[in-house]
Amino acid sequence: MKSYQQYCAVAKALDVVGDRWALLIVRELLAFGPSRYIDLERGLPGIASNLLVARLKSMEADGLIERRLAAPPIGAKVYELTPRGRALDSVLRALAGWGVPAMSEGPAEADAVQPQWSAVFAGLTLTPAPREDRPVVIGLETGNTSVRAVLHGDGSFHVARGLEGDVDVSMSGSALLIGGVLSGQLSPTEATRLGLVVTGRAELLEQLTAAASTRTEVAS
Amino acid sequence: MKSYQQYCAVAKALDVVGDRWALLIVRELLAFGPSRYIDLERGLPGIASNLLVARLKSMEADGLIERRLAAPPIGAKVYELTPRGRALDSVLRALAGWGVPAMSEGPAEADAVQPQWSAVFAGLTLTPAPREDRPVVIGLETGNTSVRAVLHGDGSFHVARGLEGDVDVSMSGSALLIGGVLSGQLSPTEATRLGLVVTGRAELLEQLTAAASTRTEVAS
DNA sequence: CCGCATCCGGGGCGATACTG
DNA sequence: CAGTATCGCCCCGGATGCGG
Repeated sequence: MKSYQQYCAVAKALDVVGDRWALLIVRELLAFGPSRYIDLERGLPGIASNLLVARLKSMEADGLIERRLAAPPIGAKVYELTPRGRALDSVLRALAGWGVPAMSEGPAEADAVQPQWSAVFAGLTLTPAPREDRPVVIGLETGNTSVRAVLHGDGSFHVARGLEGDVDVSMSGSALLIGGVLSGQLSPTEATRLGLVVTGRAELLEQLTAAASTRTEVAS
Repeated sequence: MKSYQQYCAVAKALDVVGDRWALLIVRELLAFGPSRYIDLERGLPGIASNLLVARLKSMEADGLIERRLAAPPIGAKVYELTPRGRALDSVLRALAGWGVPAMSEGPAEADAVQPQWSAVFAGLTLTPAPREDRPVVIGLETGNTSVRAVLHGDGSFHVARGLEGDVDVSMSGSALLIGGVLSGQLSPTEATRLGLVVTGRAELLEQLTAAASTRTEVAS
């Protein structure tokens, strides 16, 4: 991206991450952690392959990401955020918070829907996790794909593909309902009445989102 | 901007403010409040006039800004943020915070420098203002332009052009030094030793930035 | 001077095809 | 799977023009 050539913190930030797709690549890496090329491509429907490569190269040159080989026996090339790249989570949180009102009417006809995009709210509004001695795992299913969002006690979180392993509670249904619950705008009971299917420790979900809605009120 | 067509809060936000120059226009309007076309143009060196007009139109269509006629006897057309547009301040704060490290080496040869860009730190790190019954006014001078940053007790702030009226304390010198002090990375005394000229109630500046540096430590 | 509108060259972007 | 190559197109940048 051409520099704005302004000695301003906002302009300098946009010089680096103002390019199209750049912040969405960071979104994927923040959610899933180290990712292979194909996984990034799948998480960014609509991106052209040359653009994805170009962004990854410039982001590496800017010190936001690193290419690494995953530990054996995987051995695949993976892209990973540096601490500097991970520091963009505050920017993504702010953008996500601001973008929520634009989602109130549900996905448009042509919109792609992937559950990890709703999972970012888990780190946005649900943290910190309640007093549990192990991380809370929330399963998310929309359409044919499913992920699990893992909330740690310190407020951090990450997302993993599939539903293998222990899942404390899981939600299945439209992205609008799941996103509504995770963003604290819709109570789990209300969402259930509207068609959301909750399995597992439903009371855990109530606790997490109860804290979330008070938070949102305070913030606004 | 072409929509990402992803049902994701971040993508929806970028659909609206992901265009080049868009967030920098918001920066100017957040700093100065309602502004005329020519003032926006001056605060955005490098922007082409057709682009500025195009952005203003699409931002108006998206409900971020409104065109109004300033109160008589001025009567000039001004652009003003709506509440929805003002809500982008959290995004700009996050971007500014992330962009600070990119400014540590001072402005590049070709970089434009305008004091209001350093003033955004006043709202970023200096709030809330200390116990004063009236707003604190800080004068800022870099090169040939000067502004005053007005900090209100509730944490809000705005910037006005010129140095007319009462100024509690003012700083004059390089943008690197002024920005360093306002962002809490440099103490006023240290900056003075490096060439910053402080006039007026210097002790007020000490108080404000002392609070700022503890804040930054907490945040990081 | 202010507030745009119009034109035109260059590059970023999007889609597809292709390859080790 | 992980990219590279190519080719329109449209956005962007810079300039000029023009009514109020």
